[in-house]
Amino acid sequence: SFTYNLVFGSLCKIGKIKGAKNLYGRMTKLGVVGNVVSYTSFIVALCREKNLVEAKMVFSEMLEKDVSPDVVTYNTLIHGFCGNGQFEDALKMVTEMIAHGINPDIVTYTTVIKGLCKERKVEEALELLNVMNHQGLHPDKFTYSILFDGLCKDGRLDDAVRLFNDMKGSGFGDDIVCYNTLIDGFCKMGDMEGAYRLFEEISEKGLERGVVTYNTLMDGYCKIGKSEVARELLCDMERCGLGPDVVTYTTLVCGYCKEGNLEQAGHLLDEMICRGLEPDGITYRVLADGIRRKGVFQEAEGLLYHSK
RNA sequence: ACGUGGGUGUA
Repeated sequence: SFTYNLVFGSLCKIGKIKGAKNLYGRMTKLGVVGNVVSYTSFIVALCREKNLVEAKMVFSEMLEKDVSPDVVTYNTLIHGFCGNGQFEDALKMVTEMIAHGINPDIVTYTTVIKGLCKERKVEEALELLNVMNHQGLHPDKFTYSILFDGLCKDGRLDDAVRLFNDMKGSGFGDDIVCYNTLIDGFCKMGDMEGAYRLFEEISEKGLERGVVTYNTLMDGYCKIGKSEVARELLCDMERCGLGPDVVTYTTLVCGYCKEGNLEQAGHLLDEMICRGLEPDGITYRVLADGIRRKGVFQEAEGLLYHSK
């Protein structure tokens, strides 16, 4: 049984959902009962596939077998429902966990806050922040980054910055994801000065910029027609020992396409392939779109052929 | 022993 749980958990974790389902069936037949952890891992895997129906079934089965779900199990389902646009079901799970005497923790609150942001109910998300504070549960870097993102995407960059100052005051404020989120907020507003200020602040704080940091800033420059500046940032990131990824190149390709510079776009596509980076569907869509806009269909064949 | 939440590219 110990071994079953271990193997089962591993299968779920590495996304071998088919194998996990298989083993689950065999375990059921043999009467081997999983523990909370393996059940939860299974539910995580199902939620990742957006298979909330089966996730909920497995949840019911664990109840039938008297394996009590814990806060992690509930959080997993709540997250799954939120990510699948089933916010109401997520809330039902919250009610249910409370009814079973399991207290929502910081992850529960943060997950629901994210769900609310996704529903464009940022104001309610902020209210929930208040509620959790009242419960003595204090927001962490996850909670903050989610709220920054929600506020920025709702056009409330100023409020995000205010909240960032609160965060700094409470001793956090040194999280790279929070910086990236806010940099994106500034970029999306076209405020590259603000974005760059935060970009510099990262180093001042002794934090390390990541690939996402660069990608975000680069996209900001591309969006205002300064792809050349973005390209210089690519050199900069490499000097810092950061390897560009598909997103980096797609961002640049997109920038040049928007400027109508298909030559540079094509050159960057070559470059990324030469470096062993695989263009994905988005890369090709960006290119196809850029080419279509220019009306050079012959080039499409050339570029696509070349990239094979 | 093992399981849950955050950021970047395409209209």
